Amino acid sequence: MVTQRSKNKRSKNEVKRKQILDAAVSLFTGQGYAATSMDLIAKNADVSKQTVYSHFGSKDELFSASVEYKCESLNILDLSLNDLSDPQNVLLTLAKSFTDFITSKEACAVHKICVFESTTYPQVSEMFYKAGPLRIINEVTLLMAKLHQQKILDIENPRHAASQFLNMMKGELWMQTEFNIKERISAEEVEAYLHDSVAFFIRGYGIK
Amino acid sequence: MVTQRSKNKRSKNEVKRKQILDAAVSLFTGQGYAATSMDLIAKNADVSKQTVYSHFGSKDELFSASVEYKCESLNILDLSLNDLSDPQNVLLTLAKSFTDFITSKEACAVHKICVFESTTYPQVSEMFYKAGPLRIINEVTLLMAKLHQQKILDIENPRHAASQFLNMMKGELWMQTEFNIKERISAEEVEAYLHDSVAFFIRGYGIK
DNA sequence: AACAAACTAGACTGTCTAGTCTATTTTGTT
DNA sequence: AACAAAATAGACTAGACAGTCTAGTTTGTT
Repeated sequence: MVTQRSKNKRSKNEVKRKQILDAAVSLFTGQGYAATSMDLIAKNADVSKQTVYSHFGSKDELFSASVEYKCESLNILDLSLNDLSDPQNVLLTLAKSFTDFITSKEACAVHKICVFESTTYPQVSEMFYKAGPLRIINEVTLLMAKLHQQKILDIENPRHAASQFLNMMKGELWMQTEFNIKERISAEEVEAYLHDSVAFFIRGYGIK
Repeated sequence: MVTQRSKNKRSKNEVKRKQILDAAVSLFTGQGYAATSMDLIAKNADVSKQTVYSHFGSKDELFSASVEYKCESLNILDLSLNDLSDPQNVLLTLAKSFTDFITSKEACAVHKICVFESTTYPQVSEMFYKAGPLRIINEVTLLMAKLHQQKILDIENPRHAASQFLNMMKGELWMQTEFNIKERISAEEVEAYLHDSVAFFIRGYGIK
Protein backbone atom coordinates (compact mmCIF):
# COMPACT_ATOMS: atom_id res chain seq x y z
CA MET A 1 0.00 0.00 0.00
CA VAL A 2 1.34 3.37 -1.01
CA THR A 3 0.54 6.54 0.87
CA GLN A 4 -2.01 9.02 -0.40
CA ARG A 5 0.68 11.63 -0.93
CA SER A 6 2.69 9.64 -3.50
CA LYS A 7 -0.38 8.19 -5.14
CA ASN A 8 -2.20 11.41 -5.88
CA LYS A 9 -0.90 14.07 -8.17
CA ARG A 10 -1.21 16.53 -5.37
CA SER A 11 -2.70 16.26 -1.93
CA LYS A 12 -4.42 18.96 0.03
CA ASN A 13 -2.11 21.09 2.04
CA GLU A 14 -1.81 19.65 5.52
CA VAL A 15 -0.59 23.00 6.83
CA LYS A 16 -3.71 24.80 5.61
CA ARG A 17 -5.83 22.07 7.11
CA LYS A 18 -4.28 22.68 10.49
CA GLN A 19 -4.61 26.43 10.13
CA ILE A 20 -8.32 25.95 9.50
CA LEU A 21 -8.74 23.57 12.41
CA ASP A 22 -6.85 25.85 14.78
CA ALA A 23 -8.95 28.84 13.82
CA ALA A 24 -12.13 26.78 14.04
CA VAL A 25 -11.35 25.38 17.48
CA SER A 26 -10.48 28.77 18.81
CA LEU A 27 -13.62 30.41 17.46
CA PHE A 28 -16.07 27.61 18.21
CA THR A 29 -14.85 27.21 21.77
CA GLY A 30 -14.67 30.96 22.24
CA GLN A 31 -18.05 31.98 20.92
CA GLY A 32 -20.01 28.84 20.28
CA TYR A 33 -21.24 27.14 17.16
CA ALA A 34 -24.07 29.44 16.13
CA ALA A 35 -22.15 32.64 16.73
CA THR A 36 -19.16 31.58 14.63
CA SER A 37 -19.22 32.26 10.90
CA MET A 38 -17.39 30.38 8.19
CA ASP A 39 -16.15 33.68 6.78
CA LEU A 40 -14.40 34.52 10.02
CA ILE A 41 -12.90 31.05 10.31
CA ALA A 42 -11.46 31.43 6.81
CA LYS A 43 -10.15 34.88 7.58
CA ASN A 44 -8.54 33.86 10.87
CA ALA A 45 -7.04 30.78 9.24
CA ASP A 46 -5.56 33.03 6.56
CA VAL A 47 -7.21 30.96 3.90
CA SER A 48 -9.97 31.48 1.38
CA LYS A 49 -13.49 30.42 2.14
CA GLN A 50 -13.44 28.03 -0.76
CA THR A 51 -10.44 26.26 0.72
CA VAL A 52 -12.35 25.74 3.95
CA TYR A 53 -15.18 24.16 1.98
CA SER A 54 -12.80 22.03 -0.04
CA HIS A 55 -11.27 20.58 3.15
CA PHE A 56 -14.50 20.30 5.11
CA GLY A 57 -17.81 19.95 3.35
CA SER A 58 -19.94 21.98 5.73
CA LYS A 59 -19.99 23.88 8.99
CA ASP A 60 -21.23 20.78 10.82
CA GLU A 61 -18.40 18.69 9.50
CA LEU A 62 -15.83 21.29 10.41
CA PHE A 63 -17.25 21.52 13.91
CA SER A 64 -16.97 17.78 14.50
CA ALA A 65 -13.49 17.68 13.01
CA SER A 66 -12.28 20.57 15.09
CA VAL A 67 -13.48 19.11 18.39
CA GLU A 68 -11.92 15.79 17.47
CA TYR A 69 -8.69 17.58 16.62
CA LYS A 70 -8.74 19.37 19.96
CA CYS A 71 -9.41 16.15 21.84
CA GLU A 72 -6.37 14.52 20.28
CA SER A 73 -4.14 17.35 21.39
CA LEU A 74 -5.49 17.58 24.94
CA ASN A 75 -2.78 16.14 27.06
CA ILE A 76 -4.39 14.54 29.98
CA LEU A 77 -2.71 13.99 33.32
CA ASP A 78 0.26 11.74 33.45
CA LEU A 79 -0.48 9.00 35.94
CA SER A 80 2.66 6.93 35.61
CA LEU A 81 3.30 6.79 39.32
CA ASN A 82 5.32 3.90 40.58
CA ASP A 83 5.98 4.38 44.25
CA LEU A 84 2.61 4.46 45.98
CA SER A 85 3.86 3.91 49.51
CA ASP A 86 3.04 7.46 50.55
CA PRO A 87 -0.64 7.77 49.57
CA GLN A 88 -1.04 11.21 51.12
CA ASN A 89 1.62 12.49 48.76
CA VAL A 90 0.48 10.53 45.71
CA LEU A 91 -3.12 11.62 46.05
CA LEU A 92 -2.31 15.23 46.77
CA THR A 93 -0.13 15.44 43.68
CA LEU A 94 -2.89 13.88 41.64
CA ALA A 95 -5.47 16.24 43.12
CA LYS A 96 -3.39 19.27 42.27
CA SER A 97 -2.66 18.36 38.69
CA PHE A 98 -6.29 17.36 38.22
CA THR A 99 -7.66 20.67 39.44
CA ASP A 100 -5.05 22.55 37.44
CA PHE A 101 -6.12 20.68 34.37
CA ILE A 102 -9.88 21.07 34.72
CA THR A 103 -9.66 24.76 35.48
CA SER A 104 -7.33 25.47 32.55
CA LYS A 105 -8.71 27.72 29.85
CA GLU A 106 -8.20 25.07 27.20
CA ALA A 107 -10.02 22.23 28.90
CA CYS A 108 -12.74 24.55 30.14
CA ALA A 109 -13.53 25.95 26.73
CA VAL A 110 -13.91 22.58 25.03
CA HIS A 111 -15.89 21.24 27.96
CA LYS A 112 -18.31 24.14 27.76
CA ILE A 113 -19.09 23.83 24.10
CA CYS A 114 -19.43 20.05 24.23
CA VAL A 115 -21.90 20.23 27.08
CA PHE A 116 -23.79 23.01 25.39
CA GLU A 117 -24.04 21.32 22.02
CA SER A 118 -24.71 17.90 23.51
CA THR A 119 -28.34 17.97 22.40
CA THR A 120 -27.58 19.07 18.85
CA TYR A 121 -24.32 17.13 18.46
CA PRO A 122 -24.39 14.14 20.80
CA GLN A 123 -21.63 12.39 18.83
CA VAL A 124 -19.35 15.35 19.39
CA SER A 125 -19.99 15.54 23.11
CA GLU A 126 -19.59 11.80 23.45
CA MET A 127 -16.24 12.02 21.68
CA PHE A 128 -15.06 14.55 24.23
CA TYR A 129 -16.49 12.57 27.11
CA LYS A 130 -14.52 9.51 26.06
CA ALA A 131 -11.31 11.37 25.28
CA GLY A 132 -11.43 13.43 28.47
CA PRO A 133 -13.44 12.63 31.60
CA LEU A 134 -13.86 8.93 30.92
CA ARG A 135 -10.18 8.39 30.25
CA ILE A 136 -9.22 10.13 33.46
CA ILE A 137 -11.66 8.18 35.58
CA ASN A 138 -10.44 4.92 34.02
CA GLU A 139 -6.86 5.72 34.83
CA VAL A 140 -7.64 6.77 38.37
CA THR A 141 -9.63 3.56 38.81
CA LEU A 142 -6.46 1.63 37.99
CA LEU A 143 -4.57 3.64 40.56
CA MET A 144 -7.18 2.91 43.21
CA ALA A 145 -7.02 -0.79 42.40
CA LYS A 146 -3.25 -0.72 42.83
CA LEU A 147 -3.54 1.05 46.17
CA HIS A 148 -5.85 -1.71 47.29
CA GLN A 149 -3.75 -4.51 45.88
CA GLN A 150 -0.64 -3.20 47.58
CA LYS A 151 -2.66 -2.95 50.82
CA ILE A 152 -1.94 0.72 51.15
CA LEU A 153 -5.64 1.53 51.26
CA ASP A 154 -8.71 -0.65 51.66
CA ILE A 155 -10.73 0.05 48.54
CA GLU A 156 -13.47 -2.42 47.80
CA ASN A 157 -14.80 -0.73 44.69
CA PRO A 158 -12.02 1.14 42.88
CA ARG A 159 -14.31 2.75 40.33
CA HIS A 160 -16.53 4.22 43.01
CA ALA A 161 -13.45 5.46 44.80
CA ALA A 162 -12.09 7.06 41.64
CA SER A 163 -15.37 8.82 40.96
CA GLN A 164 -15.64 9.99 44.56
CA PHE A 165 -12.09 11.22 44.60
CA LEU A 166 -12.20 13.14 41.35
CA ASN A 167 -15.56 14.72 41.92
CA MET A 168 -14.64 15.70 45.44
CA MET A 169 -11.53 17.49 44.31
CA LYS A 170 -13.47 19.73 41.98
CA GLY A 171 -14.79 21.58 44.99
CA GLU A 172 -16.11 25.10 44.78
CA LEU A 173 -13.30 26.31 42.55
CA TRP A 174 -14.54 24.29 39.65
CA MET A 175 -18.03 25.73 39.86
CA GLN A 176 -16.68 29.25 40.13
CA THR A 177 -14.58 28.62 37.05
CA GLU A 178 -17.51 27.16 35.15
CA PHE A 179 -19.74 30.11 35.94
CA ASN A 180 -16.95 32.60 35.40
CA ILE A 181 -17.47 34.09 38.85
CA LYS A 182 -15.21 37.05 39.51
CA GLU A 183 -14.63 36.66 43.22
CA ARG A 184 -12.96 33.30 43.54
CA ILE A 185 -11.81 31.24 46.43
CA SER A 186 -8.21 32.07 47.29
CA ALA A 187 -5.31 29.83 46.34
CA GLU A 188 -4.70 29.11 50.03
CA GLU A 189 -8.28 28.05 50.52
CA VAL A 190 -8.03 25.72 47.53
CA GLU A 191 -4.81 24.28 48.90
CA ALA A 192 -6.44 23.75 52.28
CA TYR A 193 -9.48 22.14 50.69
CA LEU A 194 -7.38 19.69 48.71
CA HIS A 195 -5.38 18.82 51.82
CA ASP A 196 -8.50 18.25 53.87
CA SER A 197 -10.08 16.21 51.13
CA VAL A 198 -7.10 13.93 50.66
CA ALA A 199 -6.90 13.38 54.41
CA PHE A 200 -10.62 12.64 54.49
CA PHE A 201 -10.27 10.20 51.63
CA ILE A 202 -7.47 8.33 53.35
CA ARG A 203 -9.48 8.23 56.59
CA GLY A 204 -12.45 6.80 54.75
CA TYR A 205 -10.44 4.18 52.91
CA GLY A 206 -7.71 3.50 55.48
CA ILE A 207 -6.66 0.00 56.40
CA LYS A 208 -8.49 -1.07 59.54
CA MET B 1 -47.84 54.69 48.21
CA VAL B 2 -50.31 53.48 45.65
CA THR B 3 -49.64 50.49 43.44
CA GLN B 4 -48.67 50.90 39.80
CA ARG B 5 -51.91 49.34 38.71
CA SER B 6 -54.23 51.93 40.25
CA LYS B 7 -51.93 54.83 39.46
CA ASN B 8 -51.59 54.24 35.73
CA LYS B 9 -54.42 54.36 33.31
CA ARG B 10 -53.55 50.87 32.23
CA SER B 11 -50.67 48.61 33.08
CA LYS B 12 -49.01 46.10 30.87
CA ASN B 13 -50.61 42.75 30.89
CA GLU B 14 -48.95 40.52 33.48
CA VAL B 15 -50.28 37.44 31.74
CA LYS B 16 -48.64 38.38 28.45
CA ARG B 17 -45.41 39.10 30.30
CA LYS B 18 -45.40 35.60 31.70
CA GLN B 19 -46.26 34.09 28.35
CA ILE B 20 -43.25 35.85 26.88
CA LEU B 21 -40.95 34.78 29.70
CA ASP B 22 -42.12 31.19 29.51
CA ALA B 23 -41.55 31.01 25.79
CA ALA B 24 -38.18 32.73 26.14
CA VAL B 25 -36.94 30.41 28.88
CA SER B 26 -37.99 27.38 26.96
CA LEU B 27 -36.33 28.51 23.74
CA PHE B 28 -33.17 29.96 25.24
CA THR B 29 -32.50 26.92 27.38
CA GLY B 30 -33.46 24.60 24.56
CA GLN B 31 -31.43 26.07 21.74
CA GLY B 32 -29.20 28.72 23.21
CA TYR B 33 -29.12 32.47 22.94
CA ALA B 34 -27.72 32.91 19.44
CA ALA B 35 -29.96 30.29 17.89
CA THR B 36 -33.17 31.73 19.31
CA SER B 37 -34.97 34.47 17.40
CA MET B 38 -37.23 37.14 18.77
CA ASP B 39 -39.79 36.30 16.09
CA LEU B 40 -40.07 32.75 17.35
CA ILE B 41 -40.32 33.87 20.96
CA ALA B 42 -43.20 36.15 20.01
CA LYS B 43 -44.88 33.42 18.03
CA ASN B 44 -44.53 30.80 20.78
CA ALA B 45 -45.73 33.29 23.38
CA ASP B 46 -48.78 33.95 21.22
CA VAL B 47 -48.04 37.62 21.24
CA SER B 48 -46.95 40.19 18.68
CA LYS B 49 -43.30 41.03 18.27
CA GLN B 50 -43.99 44.61 19.24
CA THR B 51 -45.42 43.48 22.55
CA VAL B 52 -42.22 41.61 23.28
CA TYR B 53 -40.24 44.79 22.63
CA SER B 54 -42.63 46.87 24.68
CA HIS B 55 -42.13 44.57 27.70
CA PHE B 56 -38.42 43.98 27.22
CA GLY B 57 -36.28 46.49 25.39
CA SER B 58 -33.94 44.10 23.66
CA LYS B 59 -32.95 40.48 23.23
CA ASP B 60 -30.24 40.87 25.88
CA GLU B 61 -32.69 42.24 28.38
CA LEU B 62 -35.17 39.49 27.72
CA PHE B 63 -32.46 36.89 28.15
CA SER B 64 -31.45 38.22 31.56
CA ALA B 65 -35.04 38.57 32.65
CA SER B 66 -35.92 35.05 31.56
CA VAL B 67 -33.04 33.42 33.41
CA GLU B 68 -33.91 35.41 36.50
CA TYR B 69 -37.53 34.35 36.15
CA LYS B 70 -36.47 30.72 35.87
CA CYS B 71 -34.20 30.98 38.89
CA GLU B 72 -37.06 32.24 41.01
CA SER B 73 -39.22 29.30 40.07
CA LEU B 74 -36.55 26.64 40.53
CA ASN B 75 -37.53 24.88 43.69
CA ILE B 76 -34.42 23.76 45.35
CA LEU B 77 -34.22 20.85 47.75
CA ASP B 78 -36.10 21.05 50.97
CA LEU B 79 -33.61 20.61 53.79
CA SER B 80 -35.89 21.08 56.75
CA LEU B 81 -34.77 17.94 58.51
CA ASN B 82 -35.13 17.84 62.24
CA ASP B 83 -34.18 14.40 63.45
CA LEU B 84 -30.56 13.85 62.52
CA SER B 85 -29.91 10.90 64.81
CA ASP B 86 -29.69 8.48 61.89
CA PRO B 87 -27.08 10.13 59.65
CA GLN B 88 -26.98 7.23 57.21
CA ASN B 89 -30.63 7.79 56.51
CA VAL B 90 -30.51 11.59 56.50
CA LEU B 91 -27.57 11.74 54.12
CA LEU B 92 -28.91 9.10 51.78
CA THR B 93 -32.19 10.94 51.47
CA LEU B 94 -30.33 14.14 50.79
CA ALA B 95 -28.09 12.43 48.24
CA LYS B 96 -31.06 11.04 46.38
CA SER B 97 -33.03 14.24 46.16
CA PHE B 98 -29.88 16.11 45.19
CA THR B 99 -29.05 13.80 42.30
CA ASP B 100 -32.67 13.78 41.20
CA PHE B 101 -32.63 17.54 41.14
CA ILE B 102 -29.36 18.06 39.29
CA THR B 103 -30.20 15.52 36.64
CA SER B 104 -33.68 16.92 36.03
CA LYS B 105 -34.32 18.39 32.61
CA GLU B 106 -35.22 21.75 34.07
CA ALA B 107 -32.14 22.28 36.19
CA CYS B 108 -29.88 20.82 33.52
CA ALA B 109 -31.10 23.12 30.79
CA VAL B 110 -30.64 26.33 32.77
CA HIS B 111 -27.30 25.14 34.05
CA LYS B 112 -26.09 24.50 30.53
CA ILE B 113 -26.96 27.86 29.12
CA CYS B 114 -25.61 29.76 32.12
CA VAL B 115 -22.27 28.00 31.89
CA PHE B 116 -22.16 28.49 28.17
CA GLU B 117 -23.00 32.17 28.22
CA SER B 118 -20.84 32.85 31.26
CA THR B 119 -18.25 34.71 29.19
CA THR B 120 -20.79 36.85 27.35
CA TYR B 121 -23.21 37.29 30.24
CA PRO B 122 -21.31 36.89 33.51
CA GLN B 123 -24.08 38.64 35.47
CA VAL B 124 -26.57 36.09 34.24
CA SER B 125 -24.41 33.10 35.14
CA GLU B 126 -23.61 34.61 38.52
CA MET B 127 -27.30 35.04 39.18
CA PHE B 128 -27.88 31.36 38.54
CA TYR B 129 -24.84 30.39 40.58
CA LYS B 130 -26.16 32.25 43.58
CA ALA B 131 -29.75 31.09 43.20
CA GLY B 132 -28.77 27.47 42.60
CA PRO B 133 -25.46 25.85 43.50
CA LEU B 134 -24.41 28.40 46.10
CA ARG B 135 -27.71 28.23 47.93
CA ILE B 136 -27.56 24.45 48.10
CA ILE B 137 -24.02 24.37 49.38
CA ASN B 138 -24.87 26.95 52.02
CA GLU B 139 -27.80 24.93 53.25
CA VAL B 140 -25.82 21.70 53.33
CA THR B 141 -23.07 23.52 55.23
CA LEU B 142 -25.62 24.29 57.93
CA LEU B 143 -26.64 20.66 58.04
CA MET B 144 -23.03 19.57 58.44
CA ALA B 145 -22.54 22.06 61.25
CA LYS B 146 -25.59 20.65 63.03
CA LEU B 147 -24.32 17.10 62.66
CA HIS B 148 -21.09 18.20 64.28
CA GLN B 149 -22.79 20.20 67.00
CA GLN B 150 -25.02 17.30 67.93
CA LYS B 151 -21.92 15.07 67.99
CA ILE B 152 -23.37 12.75 65.43
CA LEU B 153 -20.38 13.24 63.16
CA ASP B 154 -17.00 14.85 63.71
CA ILE B 155 -16.85 17.61 61.11
CA GLU B 156 -14.19 20.21 61.66
CA ASN B 157 -14.88 22.26 58.56
CA PRO B 158 -18.57 22.04 57.61
CA ARG B 159 -18.17 23.95 54.37
CA HIS B 160 -15.50 21.59 53.12
CA ALA B 161 -17.64 18.66 54.13
CA ALA B 162 -20.64 20.09 52.28
CA SER B 163 -18.61 20.61 49.13
CA GLN B 164 -17.09 17.16 49.34
CA PHE B 165 -20.45 15.55 49.93
CA LEU B 166 -22.32 17.27 47.15
CA ASN B 167 -19.61 16.89 44.55
CA MET B 168 -19.08 13.28 45.43
CA MET B 169 -22.73 12.45 44.95
CA LYS B 170 -22.71 13.75 41.41
CA GLY B 171 -20.73 10.70 40.37
CA GLU B 172 -20.65 9.45 36.83
CA LEU B 173 -24.37 9.91 36.29
CA TRP B 174 -24.06 13.65 36.35
CA MET B 175 -21.37 13.67 33.69
CA GLN B 176 -23.35 11.31 31.51
CA THR B 177 -26.35 13.59 31.85
CA GLU B 178 -24.30 16.69 31.06
CA PHE B 179 -22.85 15.15 27.92
CA ASN B 180 -26.13 13.57 26.93
CA ILE B 181 -24.55 10.14 26.72
CA LYS B 182 -26.97 7.48 25.53
CA GLU B 183 -25.71 4.49 27.46
CA ARG B 184 -26.09 5.48 31.06
CA ILE B 185 -25.23 3.84 34.31
CA SER B 186 -28.15 1.74 35.55
CA ALA B 187 -30.44 2.88 38.33
CA GLU B 188 -29.13 0.04 40.51
CA GLU B 189 -25.56 1.16 39.97
CA VAL B 190 -26.49 4.71 40.93
CA GLU B 191 -28.24 3.45 44.02
CA ALA B 192 -25.19 1.39 44.97
CA TYR B 193 -22.89 4.32 44.35
CA LEU B 194 -24.90 6.62 46.59
CA HIS B 195 -24.99 3.97 49.31
CA ASP B 196 -21.26 3.44 49.12
CA SER B 197 -20.58 7.14 49.11
CA VAL B 198 -22.73 7.87 52.13
CA ALA B 199 -21.07 5.01 54.03
CA PHE B 200 -17.67 6.32 53.00
CA PHE B 201 -18.59 9.82 54.12
CA ILE B 202 -19.71 8.60 57.52
CA ARG B 203 -16.52 6.55 57.89
CA GLY B 204 -14.41 9.57 57.07
CA TYR B 205 -16.27 11.86 59.44
CA GLY B 206 -17.25 9.36 62.12
CA ILE B 207 -16.82 10.07 65.80
CA LYS B 208 -13.55 8.53 66.95
C1' DA C 1 -68.60 58.59 25.24
C1' DA C 2 -63.85 59.96 25.09
C1' DC C 3 -59.29 59.11 25.97
C1' DA C 4 -54.91 56.80 26.15
C1' DA C 5 -52.22 53.11 26.71
C1' DA C 6 -51.63 48.23 25.28
C1' DC C 7 -51.72 45.32 21.65
C1' DT C 8 -51.69 43.56 16.79
C1' DA C 9 -50.21 42.48 11.94
C1' DG C 10 -47.14 43.04 8.87
C1' DA C 11 -44.09 45.61 6.04
C1' DC C 12 -39.42 47.29 6.06
C1' DT C 13 -34.18 48.27 6.80
C1' DG C 14 -29.74 46.92 7.21
C1' DT C 15 -26.83 43.44 8.35
C1' DC C 16 -25.21 38.85 8.53
C1' DT C 17 -24.75 34.04 7.13
C1' DA C 18 -24.11 29.22 4.71
C1' DG C 19 -23.04 27.73 0.77
C1' DT C 20 -22.26 28.15 -4.51
C1' DC C 21 -20.04 29.74 -8.69
C1' DT C 22 -16.64 31.68 -11.68
C1' DA C 23 -12.46 33.10 -13.35
C1' DT C 24 -7.70 33.27 -12.17
C1' DT C 25 -3.40 31.96 -10.08
C1' DT C 26 -0.27 28.82 -7.66
C1' DT C 27 2.08 24.69 -7.16
C1' DG C 28 3.54 19.81 -7.13
C1' DT C 29 4.12 15.87 -10.28
C1' DT C 30 5.42 13.55 -14.47
C1' DA D 1 7.17 22.12 -20.35
C1' DA D 2 2.63 20.34 -19.70
C1' DC D 3 -0.85 18.88 -16.82
C1' DA D 4 -4.12 18.83 -13.08
C1' DA D 5 -5.30 19.47 -8.61
C1' DA D 6 -5.34 23.10 -5.03
C1' DA D 7 -5.93 27.58 -3.68
C1' DT D 8 -7.60 32.36 -4.18
C1' DA D 9 -10.67 36.56 -4.45
C1' DG D 10 -14.79 38.00 -4.72
C1' DA D 11 -19.33 38.19 -6.53
C1' DC D 12 -23.71 36.05 -5.76
C1' DT D 13 -28.14 33.62 -3.93
C1' DA D 14 -31.38 32.96 -0.69
C1' DG D 15 -32.66 33.17 3.72
C1' DA D 16 -32.57 34.70 8.58
C1' DC D 17 -32.53 38.02 12.11
C1' DA D 18 -32.74 42.38 15.43
C1' DG D 19 -35.01 46.09 15.71
C1' DT D 20 -38.11 49.97 13.81
C1' DC D 21 -42.25 51.91 11.92
C1' DT D 22 -46.95 52.45 10.61
C1' DA D 23 -51.68 52.12 10.74
C1' DG D 24 -55.28 50.14 12.89
C1' DT D 25 -57.72 47.51 16.89
C1' DT D 26 -58.71 46.33 21.62
C1' DT D 27 -59.48 47.49 26.25
C1' DG D 28 -59.47 49.60 30.80
C1' DT D 29 -60.29 54.09 33.07
C1' DT D 30 -62.50 58.41 33.90
